Amino acid sequence: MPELIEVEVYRRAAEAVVGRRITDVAAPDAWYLRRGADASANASAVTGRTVVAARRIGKLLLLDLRRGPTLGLRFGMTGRLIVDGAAPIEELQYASGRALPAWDRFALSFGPHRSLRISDPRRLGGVELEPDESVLGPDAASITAAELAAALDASTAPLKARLMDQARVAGLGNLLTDEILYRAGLDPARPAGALSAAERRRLHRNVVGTVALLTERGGSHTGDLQVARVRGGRCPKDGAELLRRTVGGRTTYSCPRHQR
DNA sequence: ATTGTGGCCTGCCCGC
DNA sequence: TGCGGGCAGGCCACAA
Repeated sequence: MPELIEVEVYRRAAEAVVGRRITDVAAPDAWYLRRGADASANASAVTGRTVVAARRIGKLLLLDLRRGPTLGLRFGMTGRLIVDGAAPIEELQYASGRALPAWDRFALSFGPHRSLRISDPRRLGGVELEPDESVLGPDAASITAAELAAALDASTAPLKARLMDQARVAGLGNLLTDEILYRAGLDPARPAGALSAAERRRLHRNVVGTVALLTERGGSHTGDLQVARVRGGRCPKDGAELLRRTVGGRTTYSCPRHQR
């Protein structure tokens, strides 16, 4: 699913539309527009503007418009970005590689055959005008050790829940978080504030390192733990049967032997 | 304020 | 072969 890594791929693809002028906006699924941005208000605020930047914070893709609002694009779990008819990511985990026209939720046109659109079968994504960027924590790809420590704070919430809380750390989803904790050798259910200084350092190395590694490998689903994330799966590191639990509201796989 | 829970969305896969 | 139930997780509303 789109986590920070996939959204960064989308962002790079979206850079192709920087400098282009929006000639038309299509929101065939009005429900997809969030926070009061109805279709007509959206169209009038956006049409005729030129895209001047494609930015990303966590899983949020931002398109800045000259003398206009910023568009915030979210992809949920099954949202794909398609630029000029080409999808930078063909297939997503938990979604098919198809892109039926009925799944088109939002599109910007820049003249004939030039467009940026979102295909999202499950409709878990959305488009927002002027999203509040201040509610997002530091991006996981570049978070500092001090920022991570502040995100964990003295919280009694499960470590995994804190890492996935976008207000604390932006960009981590279920698969990435499981992989990070697997590599760091930390139990997802540990109280976030109970880590030793050495464990916090290890976690920080693995947050930044895992994001970089899986980016290089090609996606959130390319982690070492991924193949074993099935019922009855065994730890690729030491062969122990993996624990399957709900932690932080999400299905969580972890190794009872080396994740402590 | 913090933490936990349930619901939304819908394609896909499994078992009958 | 068709059908129904369960499952996936990002995000949000709401409860305690």
